[in-house]
Amino acid sequence: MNATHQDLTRNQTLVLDTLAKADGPLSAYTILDRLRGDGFRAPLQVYRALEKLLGFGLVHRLESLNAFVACAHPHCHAHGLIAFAICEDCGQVDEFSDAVVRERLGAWSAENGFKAEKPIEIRGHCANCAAA
Amino acid sequence: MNATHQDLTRNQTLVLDTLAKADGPLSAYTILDRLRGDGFRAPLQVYRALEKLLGFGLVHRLESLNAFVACAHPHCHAHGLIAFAICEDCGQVDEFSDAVVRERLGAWSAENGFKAEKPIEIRGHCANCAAA
DNA sequence: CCCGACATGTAATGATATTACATTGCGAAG
DNA sequence: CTTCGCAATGTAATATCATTACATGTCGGG
Ligand SMILES: [Zn+2]
Ligand SMILES: [Zn+2]
Ligand SMILES: [Zn+2]
Ligand SMILES: [Zn+2]
Repeated sequence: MNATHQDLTRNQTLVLDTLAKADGPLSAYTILDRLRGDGFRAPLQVYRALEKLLGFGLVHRLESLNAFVACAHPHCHAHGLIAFAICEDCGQVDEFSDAVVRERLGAWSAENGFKAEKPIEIRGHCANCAAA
Repeated sequence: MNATHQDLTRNQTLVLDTLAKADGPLSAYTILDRLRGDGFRAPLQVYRALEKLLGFGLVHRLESLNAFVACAHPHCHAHGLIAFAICEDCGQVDEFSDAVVRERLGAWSAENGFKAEKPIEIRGHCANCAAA
């Protein structure tokens, strides 16, 4: 489960590179379209690669967008609770990990017996778009 | 925009009642199926009613599930930041509003110029399912 | 009565994700 | 070397979620 980049298969590498080069989240079908030139023909090729990359922690899924992003901080938050601030205007995504949010959610969890396990997605407007 | 229950149209009432009677989130198509006996025939009838109910604050959309729930606390959190703890095992959803999480997210927002605007969805496991 | 606003009805299509099954590539066992 | 077994890959079909486009109904104000 601790795959380094060079353990990746061809399809996984292509998908990861596509996400890394993108300036924001991409849907699976957008990735597919960008990889047609590399022989991709069906959604499953993308979804299978994503499945592995998610397992490796190299990619995150943004469930509220039905889209995917390359991890902004690989190697550093493998086991922590992370969060994404998603701008609903421009689509910018900011991946972060805030200690106090984490701790407080931990406290709420303890009170309620709930165990948070996936990244949290916060939707709103970024500084630029809020100004406009 | 401050509709009371009796302002609702027939379709809106049917959809809201369906969600209120359900023991968890429902997809739009599940709602549609439950309302076939009441004359519903197309997804749009459901989506249009949901659109209004979301505007009235009587229903929330769980983006990570592509599903909808009746608001657990109508009248009380109209302007606050709310959150849902979603169990990935049993599908139970707990709607809450935690002051410290809210405040801390506000602080993070101020530092980063980001303005949170939609409910936060926290995915993990509830007490029951975590035990098993 | 006529009009405009809004709710509704219906069909078609788009977007996202999964299931099912066939094929290929490659290292380990024999 | 050959065969086996496994993981990755290829392809098609289908399931699930959501929107667009256009037609019709309903009701109150002028
Ligand atoms: Zn990350
Ligand atoms: Zn923005
Ligand atoms: Zn609510
Ligand atoms: Zn549970």
